[in-house]
Amino acid sequence: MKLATWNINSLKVRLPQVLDWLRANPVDALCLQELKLSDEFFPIDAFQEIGYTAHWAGQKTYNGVAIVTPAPGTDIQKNIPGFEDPQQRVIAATLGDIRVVCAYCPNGQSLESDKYIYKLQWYEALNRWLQEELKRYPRLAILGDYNIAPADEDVHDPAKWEGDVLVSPPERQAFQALLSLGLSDAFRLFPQPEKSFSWWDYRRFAFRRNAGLRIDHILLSAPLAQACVACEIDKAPRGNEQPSDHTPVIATLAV
DNA sequence: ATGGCTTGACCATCAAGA
Repeated sequence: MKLATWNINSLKVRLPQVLDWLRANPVDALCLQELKLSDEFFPIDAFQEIGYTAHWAGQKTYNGVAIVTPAPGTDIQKNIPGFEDPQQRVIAATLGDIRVVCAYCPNGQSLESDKYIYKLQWYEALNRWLQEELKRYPRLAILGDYNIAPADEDVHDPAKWEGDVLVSPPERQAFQALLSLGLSDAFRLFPQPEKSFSWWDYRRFAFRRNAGLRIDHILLSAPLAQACVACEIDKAPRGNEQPSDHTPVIATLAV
């Protein structure tokens, strides 16, 4: 089984690239973030033409998430239960006996911003919900854009980023609190090349300089972590014409 | 020290991303 996540920064612009990628990389679930379109514009027909279906929670202009999968899931959940939020950042579906959660975690903007408060509150709500969800679904994967680089090795220039949003200690604690629920960072289950990143700024030739961050992650509950045989970042789409600033992360499970 | 792209909204700049 293969699970993948990709922040595509506008599904309208990136649809051809997503379809190409799926043809080259068949997966059991592709979690997409930053659709940037309302529900009625989700291109379900295009996915069906290549043998997939999807569940989505769209929003005009901002946010929006989807799970693209060969067969429909069950128990579709949009948003974090009990956390009122007009921003569409979460969708979950059960595929077989595996609970798949797709998340677009808030960016936070800066440590002084109200959006930073929102980010930390959002993470608290996510944590509370996942605690319950793990009781119901021991086999759980949560994939997405976390907007947190968990450690200095996930940052191209830790000194330059120190104390900034995406790497600040409270954010890293929020990430660690998810791991404390019994989840594992699939990427770190295996030896990995140094300076592995999943996002590079569009500006200043950041991709060419490999000036990136690893902020897109796949977290696995214990039974799935034990079954995980590989986790890779696919840098290829970042070299496309009109690329997303993020690139896919893929986990392979022996289930 | 600042902003450096890209997208969407809407047609001229601006918010937001990270």
